[in-house]
Amino acid sequence: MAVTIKDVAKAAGVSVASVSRALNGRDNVTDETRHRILDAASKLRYRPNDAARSLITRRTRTIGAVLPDLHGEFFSELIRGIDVAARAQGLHLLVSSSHGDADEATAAIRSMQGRVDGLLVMSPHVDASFLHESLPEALPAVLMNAPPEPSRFPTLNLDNHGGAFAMTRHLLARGCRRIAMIGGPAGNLDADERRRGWLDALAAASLARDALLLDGDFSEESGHAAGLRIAALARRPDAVFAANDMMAVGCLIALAEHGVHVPGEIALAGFDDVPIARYVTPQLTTVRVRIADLGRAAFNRLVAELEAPGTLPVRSEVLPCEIVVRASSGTT
Amino acid sequence: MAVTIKDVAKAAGVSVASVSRALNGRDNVTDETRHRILDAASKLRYRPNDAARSLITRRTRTIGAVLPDLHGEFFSELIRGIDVAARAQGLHLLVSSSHGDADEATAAIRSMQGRVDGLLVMSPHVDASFLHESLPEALPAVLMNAPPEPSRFPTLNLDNHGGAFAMTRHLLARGCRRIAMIGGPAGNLDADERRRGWLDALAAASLARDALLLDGDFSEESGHAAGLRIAALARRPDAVFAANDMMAVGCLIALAEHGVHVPGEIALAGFDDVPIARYVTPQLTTVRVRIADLGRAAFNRLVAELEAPGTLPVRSEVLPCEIVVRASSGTT
DNA sequence: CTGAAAGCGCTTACAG
DNA sequence: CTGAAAGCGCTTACAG
Repeated sequence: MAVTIKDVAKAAGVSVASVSRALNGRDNVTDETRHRILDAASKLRYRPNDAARSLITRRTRTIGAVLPDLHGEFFSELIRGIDVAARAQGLHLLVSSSHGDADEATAAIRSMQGRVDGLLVMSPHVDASFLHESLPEALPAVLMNAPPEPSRFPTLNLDNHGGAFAMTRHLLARGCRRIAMIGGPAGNLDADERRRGWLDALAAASLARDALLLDGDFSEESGHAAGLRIAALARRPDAVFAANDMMAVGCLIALAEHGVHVPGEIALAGFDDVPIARYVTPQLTTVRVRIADLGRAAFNRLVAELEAPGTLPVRSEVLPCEIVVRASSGTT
Repeated sequence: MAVTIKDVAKAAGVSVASVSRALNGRDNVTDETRHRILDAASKLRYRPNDAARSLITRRTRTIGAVLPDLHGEFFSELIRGIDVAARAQGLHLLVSSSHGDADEATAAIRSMQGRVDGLLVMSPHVDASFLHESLPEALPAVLMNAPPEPSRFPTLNLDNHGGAFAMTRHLLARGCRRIAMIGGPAGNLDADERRRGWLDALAAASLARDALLLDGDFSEESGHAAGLRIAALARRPDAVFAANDMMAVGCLIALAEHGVHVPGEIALAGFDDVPIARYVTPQLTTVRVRIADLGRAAFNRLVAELEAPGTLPVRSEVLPCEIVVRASSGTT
């Protein structure tokens, strides 16, 4: 049915070996032969069969991305970053979500095995040890937002600690002294690091003793709940640093509902710089993370591994964050 | 190196044919043999080679999604919808963006050929005729947001016209008489249909004569520019209907900058119901489109085609929209 | 430089 | 029910 390498060979009056060589740009073909072959191929609209090629080359020219979710600004931006980099290399992108579940992540990894040359895995869980069991020894992989410690894989992380530290310093510089944090979900590395950054900055200012930490899970609702608790406090903090933007937004809404003025009575900051941060009133001070860069950097690290297997040091890289000061921590 | 079907056959003391049969759940294998084979396979951690399997079955168990972009709430939600449906069917998802460019879309389609069993293509351009040239005859495909007219492919569209019509009626019911529209990019089908819905509703109320249409391109900036023009108008409209939410948001900001009160002086509505719509002040009235449903419906249509090639009628379906009334068109 | 042949790892008629 | 064999469409030593 479909046109194969044999048809091209016949049409060009050469062997399939020559067709293969010509099409793959080998130099051991005469220009004249190559020309005749290319001609025949294009005339027949020949497309090499990828499965056959993969079977023999053991390459799929595809990389897989296993992410906790595919939804929301964060992942959307991450996928975009990976896609752009992949296109530039002529590689295909297979995506799958694990819904933050270790079993689903394992299943996704298993099902991608054999279909990809390498894997990009995001797993922001403290206990990511299952990754080392799930990931086949032979499959190159790069981890994102994963514990850098005991890894056979290169790991890329955002500088959560540095970003949170810098943001807390900003709030201190603005004059805040009682800086509460709304934390992220238990067992989430990003959340842990952000909390640590906040606490370290407070400690450096000798303000860590009565630091107020409120529970949260990265959802807007949990931020709203935390905001309600804060509004009800006899002695309120003078600043609230939420471990992500959506919680900051929820908190902002709760405070507004209770007539607590931001930033007049309480300064507010988030983390991520999602688009919504610029649209709430007042606009939200936050930590910007260049998510697409994270995707691109992880992809490039993986490609490097693919091109020179086992030659690069397995190390952990950290991508910087920057604080973005807006009205919610302004001096109004 | 890797363990193949031969190794399993050897370990189980049977032929590779039997292994293949047992693993593929054929019934012409004794329970005892099957058991022995499954045992050996799991003991050896056997994983069938997908390339070899594809080569002979001519199935990849993968579907491709070619979208204008992978970025932003809309596409993120769409990919999520497709991914969830694909997982349920045990199919893999290959993604690629075309950046709204016909050549890139063609390239993406070409490069996916042979790697996927079917294609989901979104191409909201009036001139989508290139699709019919790019898409191989033999490759099942479902189009989204594409002209339903002269298509050999099933097509799924949002009810842009119905949504815009309903929204305009809502604004009329609220008492607005001079309802301007900020239009979308030229040649974009969704934008065209929304404009048509607006105009038809005005015509039905005999208000189409001096209908004011302002240029826009779906970007927030273009909405802002339109807002500035509106603010400067001697005789302002009493309502503005933006062809998407981001333009409505841009317009809202421009009006606020010029002290024009929404909804007091001008009611405002958008289209899409992106998350930001709920966070601006006042919250934005808009048309909700269930994007994940669009992805899921398109996927299911494709799967139906894959399972029973050529038996389903090639028709165009339209997914309903609903209007969501919020403060920006409230009676304040 | 070119071709004949082997082989990648599967599946599936075809015999038995 | 089971196995030997052919074949899917490529690539790559190996000869010449």
